[in-house]
Amino acid sequence: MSGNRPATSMDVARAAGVSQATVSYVLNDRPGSRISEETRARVRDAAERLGYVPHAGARTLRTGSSGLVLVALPDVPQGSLATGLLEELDRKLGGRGYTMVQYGAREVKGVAAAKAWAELRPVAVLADLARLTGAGIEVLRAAGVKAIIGMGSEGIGGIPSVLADHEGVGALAVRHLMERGRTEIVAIVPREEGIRPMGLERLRGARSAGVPVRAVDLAFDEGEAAAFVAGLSGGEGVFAYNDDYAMLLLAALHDAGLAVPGDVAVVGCDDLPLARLTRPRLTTVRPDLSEAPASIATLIDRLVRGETCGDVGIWTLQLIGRDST
Amino acid sequence: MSGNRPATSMDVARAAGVSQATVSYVLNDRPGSRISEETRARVRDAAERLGYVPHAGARTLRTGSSGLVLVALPDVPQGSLATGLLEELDRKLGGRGYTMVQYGAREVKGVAAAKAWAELRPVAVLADLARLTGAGIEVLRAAGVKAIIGMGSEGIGGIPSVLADHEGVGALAVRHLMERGRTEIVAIVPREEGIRPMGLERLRGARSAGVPVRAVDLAFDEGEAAAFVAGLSGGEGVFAYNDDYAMLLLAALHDAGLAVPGDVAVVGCDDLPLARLTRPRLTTVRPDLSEAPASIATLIDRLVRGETCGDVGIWTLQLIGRDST
DNA sequence: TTGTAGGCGTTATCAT
DNA sequence: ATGATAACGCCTACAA
Repeated sequence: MSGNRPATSMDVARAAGVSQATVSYVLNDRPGSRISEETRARVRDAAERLGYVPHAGARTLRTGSSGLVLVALPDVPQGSLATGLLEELDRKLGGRGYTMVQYGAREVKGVAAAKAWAELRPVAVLADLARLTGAGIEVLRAAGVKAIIGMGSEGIGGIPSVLADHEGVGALAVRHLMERGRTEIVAIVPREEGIRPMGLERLRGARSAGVPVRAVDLAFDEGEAAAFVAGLSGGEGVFAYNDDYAMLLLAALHDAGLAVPGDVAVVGCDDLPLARLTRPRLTTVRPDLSEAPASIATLIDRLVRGETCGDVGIWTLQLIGRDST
Repeated sequence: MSGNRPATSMDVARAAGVSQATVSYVLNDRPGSRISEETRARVRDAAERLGYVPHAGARTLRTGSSGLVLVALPDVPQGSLATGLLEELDRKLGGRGYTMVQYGAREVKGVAAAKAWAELRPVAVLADLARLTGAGIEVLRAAGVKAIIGMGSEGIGGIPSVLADHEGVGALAVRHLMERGRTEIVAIVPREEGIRPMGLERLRGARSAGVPVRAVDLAFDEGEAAAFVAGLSGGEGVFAYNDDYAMLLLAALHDAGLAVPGDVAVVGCDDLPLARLTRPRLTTVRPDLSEAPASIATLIDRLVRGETCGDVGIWTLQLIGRDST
């Protein structure tokens, strides 16, 4: 019962006593309902009994198209936000007949990664912009990938992108600090490789608000945070890049005996569930990703159909004022 | 330059002025190096120029085996721990010639999910045990999947599993609380659907330590936490299921004016970076997953080769004593 | 040293 | 209403 090779549609045909073509007709129920209900039942029954499952590779070969959507996102953050987005995107794509699959980060970027993806002949590739190069895109194009989409914050020429407005985060946070009467603004820029670019964009946004902003590089480390806090004179408003860094600062401020928001105001970003547990409660910029899955699914669908599309935003931002400012 | 269909090995052959078989020989460099270095160069050059990438589906069809390893994990937790594990597993599998791919949670479980996975004719499936049913396993078997592996905490008959020792977590936490002189022990059981089963196992482990343990159902909600804390008489030792719940309790205890560990001791699990930032610092059970990727890769490899294997543990546990106990 | 040919599982066209 | 048959892209035993 186990060592056999997988059942083919030919096996099903034999078991049902019909031709193999009939099996194909029944199982994909082709429009022309020229097959008797009784035959259909026999075929379906045989398929069930044999545990027949169509061979995606063979179908791809024959039809010229795998319904595969390849998602190659960075391994770095993967917060619950991104996880939820992907889950919903998967659902949406499934509803439209696609199969979404996530490809790991082994082949880091560029042409090597593109070749690995291209082997699967996906109909769409959704990749972190940092992993796409011009040459890589060319490889995907040549492999017949209809929809090549970048994800990140700065679009790249030639392909539509799903963009996160990191500058908006910085701008919103700083504007809020100003409204709360802070004039001395500090923006944290994380030193971690994977997220530093976003930190720089949030910084740029912070500086667009019209007041001088002091940028501070910081690793996610209690020692560094303590040193940073020790240099504070009091009265500053700090945009901490995200909730994680904000929590790091909150702890350091607590240890140093500085009051929040009395001495220092802190704003994070992400509205993490854990960040609501800080005392004082953390003010944060909440990215609303609820529209993203539908937008992305539609974008993919359009591109696969050969239409041309522009970039699409991934979130809308909202400042959640709590006690830390 | 763009509307064409993907280049085939036949195209490469024509461009290089050789037969299609020669292309195949060169690109896979077959042992018998019976092809002149000059021809090889011509072939490789042509392949490069045309942007040729082999068609995984066609190769699978011909060779009878895709090197695909399908990972179908729950969408629920996906902490940085699991993310890191998968990344490393991907690397390990890549080194052995497999292609690892993560399949979303759309088809929730059972036969439907198994059929969706089986279409891709993976050589191995690594799935959350909650998503595998006997019938589903049968479908995968019938589709020729060589390695069917469950991930979870309680093995299921017939397939090897990668097991997490949740009982060990509970036992270790409670033993620590006892050592710290706590006699009244409370174990939190999360009410969230996806993680509740693990909560129950950790509870069972907690009860194996030989002292009475009061179980408390709790949603991840500040209101519920406050109500729970209000009912505490002081002196309890609480095993909070994980660091998230521990942080929830820490906040509630703080709000209620109870001292930690003076009035109540708290132990979490996971050793989250964010949980190190609480004041007092959180005592936690740290799961060490560093050996897991290698173990799993080896397990897959063995099964694919037809050897039979038993279960494998996913982690070793260590209690990290900090200030909350 | 290189070319020829067959077949993997599907779908779809064309006869019957 | 159903059954042959060809083709998709690739690998490989065998022939030249």
